[in-house]
Amino acid sequence: MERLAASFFERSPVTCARKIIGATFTWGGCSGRIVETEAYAAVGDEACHTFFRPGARAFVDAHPAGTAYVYLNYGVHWLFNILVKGPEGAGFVLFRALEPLSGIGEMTARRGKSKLRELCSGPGKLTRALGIDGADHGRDFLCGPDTGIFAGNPVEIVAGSRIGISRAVDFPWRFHEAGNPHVSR
DNA sequence: GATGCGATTCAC
DNA sequence: TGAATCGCATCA
Repeated sequence: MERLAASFFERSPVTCARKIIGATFTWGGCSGRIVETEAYAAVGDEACHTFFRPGARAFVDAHPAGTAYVYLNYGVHWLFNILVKGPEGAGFVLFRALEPLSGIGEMTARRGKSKLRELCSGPGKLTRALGIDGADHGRDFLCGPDTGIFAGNPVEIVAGSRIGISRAVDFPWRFHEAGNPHVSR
């Protein structure tokens, strides 16, 4: 499989979020197909952290495309994004669901669930399954012996409204693979 | 310093 | 349907 380089993330967040569906995410001995994502734009998107958090804007300025943006929400769940940055603008791609491929044993142990469909079918679930937390904030997730994102075959993609947000609700910036049972509810 | 809120999940 | 529970921003 072909490893995605930083240049893949030097496009608009929406383009990246759509095109990364079907790719394989590898991390710490576990891997999964990316089946659901959302795009957040650093400018003009009221749902993006950069809109109301100076710290998020500073993060965008300080890091290159492909850097992990990990944060805790509701004081409970870590959410995993990849920084997108290029001539068309900056933003984030939120990973919302994976189809587990390898490291299933580790994932089931960390999740405390045995059903494949319950391991990574949500943004908080997949970070728990993969063992991603605040320590990984600011990391480079594209390069590494045990880390990377690898291109997959083209798949049929469905676009819809983003989930769980209160602003810019109508942006059709959530993408998922048509018919895949591993997407979030 | 205190308060309010959020890109969620799971149990009651 | 509500509780869990933390970081950040805002205000005093």
